[in-house]
Amino acid sequence: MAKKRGEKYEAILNAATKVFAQYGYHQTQVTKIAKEAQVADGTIYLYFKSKEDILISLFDEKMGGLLAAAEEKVLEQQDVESKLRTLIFMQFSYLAQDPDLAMVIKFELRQLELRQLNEVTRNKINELLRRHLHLIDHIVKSGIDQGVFNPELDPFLARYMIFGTLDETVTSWLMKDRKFDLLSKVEPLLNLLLNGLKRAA
Amino acid sequence: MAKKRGEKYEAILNAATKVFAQYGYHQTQVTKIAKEAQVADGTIYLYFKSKEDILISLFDEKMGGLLAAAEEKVLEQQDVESKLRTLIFMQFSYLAQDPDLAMVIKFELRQLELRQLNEVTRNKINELLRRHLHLIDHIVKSGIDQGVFNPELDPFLARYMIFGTLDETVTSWLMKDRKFDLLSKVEPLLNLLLNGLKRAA
DNA sequence: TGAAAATGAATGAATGATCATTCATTTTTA
DNA sequence: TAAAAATGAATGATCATTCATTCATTTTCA
Repeated sequence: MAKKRGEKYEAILNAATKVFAQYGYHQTQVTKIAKEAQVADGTIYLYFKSKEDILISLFDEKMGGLLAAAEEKVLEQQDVESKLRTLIFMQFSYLAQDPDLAMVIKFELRQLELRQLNEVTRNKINELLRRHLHLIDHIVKSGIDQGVFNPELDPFLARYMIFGTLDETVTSWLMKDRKFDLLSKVEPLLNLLLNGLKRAA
Repeated sequence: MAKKRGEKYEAILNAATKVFAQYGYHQTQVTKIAKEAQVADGTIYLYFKSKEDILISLFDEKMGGLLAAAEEKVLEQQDVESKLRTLIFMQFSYLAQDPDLAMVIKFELRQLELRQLNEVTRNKINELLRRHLHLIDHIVKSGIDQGVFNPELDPFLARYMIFGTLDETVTSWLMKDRKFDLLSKVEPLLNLLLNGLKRAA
């Protein structure tokens, strides 16, 4: 739980995103974050309770923003194709703009989910993940309700396919030093996924 | 690079798999592994160079075995459906038998890929991942060559979908304390993926 | 109104906890 | 009995966090 807000709070959070992305959480020393944020080591503790608190605050704020925006946009689409396109597009464009965040989400969020240390952390992380999955599930349900998706589709498998495919695409983009244009994959991926989700030929 | 083999080597490696799965690599102390293996802390260093060496050896040996078997079986199938079914089946059954290994692969392998420290490690991890991806790519190519898959399919997107979907299914199984039967998902997932990969309706 | 006191933010070296690894010693083996 | 294997407390490195101190700003007082 962050202690205090302000200009340095933002500086520290942004610095942490960059340094966590570069070195990973476990190889990141607080002094690295402090240096990147141009504050003293001890200053970090005026704003955050601990190193882990920085990571949690980062997820809370930056993912919270992404999820809120995506929820709004997806829900206001009518047909399921637009919903799915919007989800993919927003996820990709947001992450393409902030590859450091993409990196941290990919490599640290799931770890934190599994290795949660206390109830507050647990609830925060679970809430973020739950919202993401609910959004996907909403799309799957819409697809079935609208008669577009295969009515015999197992919603869980659909979720795994959507989530997993997008996740792996972003991961590959990150691992290949972002050499391909993520946004150019929105439409082809949308088609590929829709193909699988629709009634069988 | 492991120093020495023997009974205690296996005991340590198996103990490490269990403890890494339970606590994660970073929250695992060497003393925990030693206790699980029923050896002294210092004995670990008679067999392995370092804590990280344990993890690398684990991947090398246990994933190496899985990949070798999968490569053999997939390659001996003729039609692309059987190839893909075999890949899914083997991956799921192997991991269902060794959930600890599944856990470590899911949560530590990709970290190691990104945070590789030296050339030997880099080559080992990259080799394992490369083989896995090559197997998937082989299936995709077969599908296209056999006229079953959409000829306009981007092989990379196909790879992301196959890899990502399977990976996410296993992850969800792990996170849900393995409450569902992974093997029962082989056929429905196969159909879902094939649906997406085939020519559009 | 200027000086002194109080306050809060920031600092960074010191501290203490942690833990991978070593190595002197003990035990086992052939 | 000598060599090899195993032991586990000690060691030293690492690093998150603390806290005595400094500094800048605001408030108070004469």
